[in-house]
Amino acid sequence: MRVATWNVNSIRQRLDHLMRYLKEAQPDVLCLQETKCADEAFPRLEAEAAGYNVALHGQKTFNGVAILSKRPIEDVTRGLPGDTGDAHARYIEAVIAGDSGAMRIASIYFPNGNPPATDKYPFKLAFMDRLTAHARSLLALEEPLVLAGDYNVIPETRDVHDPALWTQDALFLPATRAKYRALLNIGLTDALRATTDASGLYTFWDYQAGAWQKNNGLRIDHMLLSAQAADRMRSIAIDKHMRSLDKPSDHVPVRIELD
DNA sequence: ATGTCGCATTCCATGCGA
Repeated sequence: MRVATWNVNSIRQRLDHLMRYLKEAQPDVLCLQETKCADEAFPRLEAEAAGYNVALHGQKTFNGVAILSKRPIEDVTRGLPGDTGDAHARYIEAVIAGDSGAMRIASIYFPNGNPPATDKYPFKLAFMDRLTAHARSLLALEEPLVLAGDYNVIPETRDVHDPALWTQDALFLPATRAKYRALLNIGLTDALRATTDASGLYTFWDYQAGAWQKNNGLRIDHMLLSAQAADRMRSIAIDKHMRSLDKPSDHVPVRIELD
């Protein structure tokens, strides 16, 4: 089973790239973030014509997450539990049937949190706490679980080109990194770090200031795995070439293979 | 280099979020 995650920065602007990616990477499941459209505006027919079932949790203008799957999608949960006042479309979870049993997969778009001196930053930290609490309950199920998405978290200095430039940023502040570690420490595996200690493996390059040309990137798109999923993971790839296309997303897909 | 996108409205210019 092949599972990928990709922040597309508007699904309508990225439809050609989406179709290309489905064809060339052939993911069984693709988690999307920042679709930036209401569900009725999502290109559902195009995804279905490519052989995918579609589960959506979108909203107009901002945010928006989705799960595309070649296999049937069951038991969809929309919205992250723990705050009835949170109207952001940032979380969708579903159970995907597989040859080796079912797998639970979530597509998550974490708050950016900048600027840190505003209420955006405590909202981000609270979102991370809510995800940790929810992930605890999911781990108790002892199932293969993949929490995939744009975490808006740079975990360590090796995950950013120039760490000194990011010390005051909500993606890299000590409290942000501590929450990410706390999430891992309930019993999740960072899929990329299960396979390599290398620095300079990035998933995002800003549109501004020639970040792509200078390889001034960040690793902020992550796949966190339960033990049952980690046991089945065989490889991981970052599909970096998607950033070099015309009119790219500022993020590239991350893709894992599981038995 | 104040450097780019995408969305929406205030609608061909501006504000917001990233």
